[in-house]
Amino acid sequence: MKPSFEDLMHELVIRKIRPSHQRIKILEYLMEHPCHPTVDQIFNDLQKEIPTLSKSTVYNTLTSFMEAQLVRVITIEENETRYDIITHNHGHFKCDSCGAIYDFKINIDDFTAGELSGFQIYDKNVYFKGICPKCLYK
Amino acid sequence: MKPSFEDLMHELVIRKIRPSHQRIKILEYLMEHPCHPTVDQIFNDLQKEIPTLSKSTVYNTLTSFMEAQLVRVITIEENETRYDIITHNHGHFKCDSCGAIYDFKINIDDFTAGELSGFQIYDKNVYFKGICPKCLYK
DNA sequence: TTCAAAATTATAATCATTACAAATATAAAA
DNA sequence: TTTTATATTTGTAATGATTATAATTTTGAA
Repeated sequence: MKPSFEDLMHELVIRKIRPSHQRIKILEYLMEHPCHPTVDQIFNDLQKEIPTLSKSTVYNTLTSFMEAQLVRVITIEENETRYDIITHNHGHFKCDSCGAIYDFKINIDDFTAGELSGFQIYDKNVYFKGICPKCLYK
Repeated sequence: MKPSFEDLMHELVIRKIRPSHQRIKILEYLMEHPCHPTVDQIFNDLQKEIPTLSKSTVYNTLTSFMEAQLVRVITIEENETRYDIITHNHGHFKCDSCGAIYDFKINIDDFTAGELSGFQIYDKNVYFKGICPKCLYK
């Protein structure tokens, strides 16, 4: 279940991140674009609304959000860092042909490794690579 | 089961990658250091044996090996690309305190997502983050 | 041995990210 | 409301990993 905008605002307040104009817009953008945008996509799109926006602000804000565990970083491919509003129990599939990233449900908590008893695990990630149906059948 | 050096040489030949001195040394290094080395680690260590070694060669070679599916890239953290001799069915745990990366056995093939029927999957990755026991109890 | 193709090397270029300092905005106190 | 201190934003410069390029060297076949 996707968190509401109010939930996220609440998260910002709880975590003592001041809800500045830029931060709100970036958070809103991430919610409305759960397509794993890159920094450039976020920056280019938001610059239309906020002409004075600086790319530094996008980086700063994403770093704050990451520290607050509001977003996670996906680095399936090097030099292609993408950001994702955190929702639990989903994996990522990257199509090597068209580059699209798909979410899929997966019960990550089922993956417990006996070897890791004694380890404190606070983040589990699963990603697959391959070719998506659109590219396969055309 | 770890592939033997002969197996890997055989892989090179099959895949039409000429077994040059540098390539053999890099392959050997990766086998003897299954600790997910970075490019710098590989370069610095091998430079002692091969003083004329160039970092470009390390990059070129790793790219060839990746295309030949002999190694895989792990990018748990951005700006920290690591290389790993491919062995199936293991995940990676990265300790956020000391930075060490641990392998653990996991039956990745069990992770099938119904949503991905119709997708051609050829690479499955699992990585966890957290704190390792060494850092927890000190 | 000779020759053409491939690999290696050194250097320069690229590009995403980070660092920094000045300008601006914010919130609380007076 | 005005003042003041603090946090945020901005633009620019610096960093650093990776890639591109061209010259040199090595390799393997004829």
